[in-house]
Amino acid sequence: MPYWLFKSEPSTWGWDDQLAKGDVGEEWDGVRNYQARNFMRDMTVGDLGFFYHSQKERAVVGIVEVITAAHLDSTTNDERWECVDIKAVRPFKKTVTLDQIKADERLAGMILVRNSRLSVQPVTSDEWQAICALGNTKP
DNA sequence: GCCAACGTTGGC
DNA sequence: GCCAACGTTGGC
Repeated sequence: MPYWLFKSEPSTWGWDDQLAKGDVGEEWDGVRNYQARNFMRDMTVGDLGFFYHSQKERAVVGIVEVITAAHLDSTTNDERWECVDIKAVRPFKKTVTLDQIKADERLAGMILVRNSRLSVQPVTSDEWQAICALGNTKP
């Protein structure tokens, strides 16, 4: 099963906002980048992803689940832009910081490290396991 | 707050 | 189709 990572600036949309939506979830709208959109098109309902806080916090804070296939982004009429809906699954017992990720040689190849600007990205199974372990959280 | 990296736009 | 200019993101 593929794994993903969703990045957000918490003052715009954070884990607490996502959690408050419960199982209804929320669409991951506002993405205006083809690479990120293409990854969302590749997603399947039931896929899991990390929820990452960018900017000041810089840490993986929780696990989310994809609950819809890609569909038109409701915040635009431009049919190029699609997004999926996600819901919060569980928080990390300990958040895993970018510093920790950078310091771990198993995670050196992550897109998060290599291309800090991509807001939706795939995560390998090995990376998934390693980060969950660092966060003391069930994969 | 700054700036590097990156993606997009638009003129040619 | 190239590339300069511009805007945005996100780490530092």
